[in-house]
Amino acid sequence: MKKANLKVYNTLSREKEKFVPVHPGRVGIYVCGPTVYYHSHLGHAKSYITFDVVVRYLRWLGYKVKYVQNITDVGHLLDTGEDRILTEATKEKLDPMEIAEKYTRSYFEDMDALNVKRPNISPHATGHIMEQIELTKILLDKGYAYESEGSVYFDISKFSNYGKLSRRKLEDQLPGARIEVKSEKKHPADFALWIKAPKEHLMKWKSPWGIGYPGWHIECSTMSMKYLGETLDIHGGGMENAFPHHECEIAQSEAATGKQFVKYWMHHNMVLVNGVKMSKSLGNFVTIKDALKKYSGEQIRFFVLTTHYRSPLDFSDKVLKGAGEGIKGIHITFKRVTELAQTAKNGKLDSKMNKVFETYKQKFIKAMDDDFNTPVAISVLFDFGREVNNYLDKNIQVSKQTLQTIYNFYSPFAGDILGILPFSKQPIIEGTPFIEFLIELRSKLRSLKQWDLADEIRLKLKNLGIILEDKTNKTNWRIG
RNA sequence: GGCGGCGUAGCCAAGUGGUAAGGCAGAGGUCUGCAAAACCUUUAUUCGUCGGUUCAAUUCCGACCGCCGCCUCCA
Repeated sequence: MKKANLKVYNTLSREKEKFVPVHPGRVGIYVCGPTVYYHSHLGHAKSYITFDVVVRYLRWLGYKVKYVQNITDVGHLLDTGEDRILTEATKEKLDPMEIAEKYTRSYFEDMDALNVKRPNISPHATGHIMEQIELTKILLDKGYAYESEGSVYFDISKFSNYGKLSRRKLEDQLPGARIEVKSEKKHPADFALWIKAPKEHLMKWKSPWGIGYPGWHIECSTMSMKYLGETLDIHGGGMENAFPHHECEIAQSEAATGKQFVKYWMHHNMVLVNGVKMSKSLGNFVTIKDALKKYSGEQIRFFVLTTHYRSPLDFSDKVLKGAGEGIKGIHITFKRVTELAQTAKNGKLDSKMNKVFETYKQKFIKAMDDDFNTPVAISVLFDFGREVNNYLDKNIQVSKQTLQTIYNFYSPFAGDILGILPFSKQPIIEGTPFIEFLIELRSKLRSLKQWDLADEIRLKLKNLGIILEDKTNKTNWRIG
């Protein structure tokens, strides 16, 4: 266990707090997962990359982390009154569960492409209907809920702490600001724990209150507490979910257990596209799969991490291109180090380089300790890279030990924690022998000072996406 | 109407009560046959606007302007 100086911004207190988990050395974290009714979009990318780095850093610090992220495969209502999964099922002429399965796979595919590590547990809402019914029963027994026309609602008036996360007062809200209030509720803000299913509803289950399906908020309370205990260390999600979703989770959970539900609430900001909210109706909805057609996984991941998680992220071609140039610089330096290491000889570790290593290591940790400040952590990577290049430019014979030390910076920090070292499957260049033949030929032309022909070869290769770099004794090539 | 986030160079983006990290783009230079890569130099007297507190504010307070989110579901 490393010395922990981590501070986490807690939405509950609106302050950065020292991170102290409930059980020493162990962290239980729950993050709101996707509703699997369509391909994931850039908003999901920001969310899951954010918490992926949180988990990776906690693990690097030495915590044993249990990361739980739900898969919402029970559809919830659209403003049209339709259910998202059902709508898509009808459109694609598939069973709702086929839709859920299809997009669950799509989701994991996308996360893999972005180097997001899988959660330890990905519980499905439909697999925990019994538990959700049980929790609803407990709330009814304790008097926090009431049944009305086949549905069960949480009685907000019984839970005095309602609003403590979002700091909203019920009387300030505009009931029915955007949707008509159901008359079967005692108070407009009462929310459903169990909903009576209309006849045509496809996803429905038996319950003590008749045929129906669970309310939106109850699955998170149920599954998080089932796998992480009654008090979670961290609960993460998007800011747009702080109210009402997270507020309702707190109400349900704390009413049922009498204990604090979550110690640290973490909320990330939104994704914009060219400064505008991303939405299907505006036609600027970008799926991760679409983005991956234009940009590498590394590039997207790097781009997400160059902005702090609590700041909005504005996606545009211009900025993605810039991010691509930035990550390229880091990769080239890293490659330079690993290539040199292959032929380097044993020797002493250069104390100067070791000092550089220590200095930047401390800076990196300091940045991450400050509420996971990845933009600063990345800037440390750039500063370190400059030191490394400078050093490598000035020293011809660098020992294996020194190069190993440099590697020991990149590997845990850029690699294990930020996850931005090269990870995509590199395309297999079938023409490698031909490329190398051309380079050999070009070298001969160069030794004969036949610059025009040599340059023509270089230009043609460049047009094919192969960049040549002439070094003192040899020519290196890479995919540009 | 209420709750919350944001506004820093051409673009992206950190940050702090004591005088503005880093990246991309641009300019100049070193290296190179020329490139590429790398390195060096350079690019905000200024941090939405107007007031206030202070010896000192971009950083604290107040007002205002603008953008975004939430008060149905949405990462």
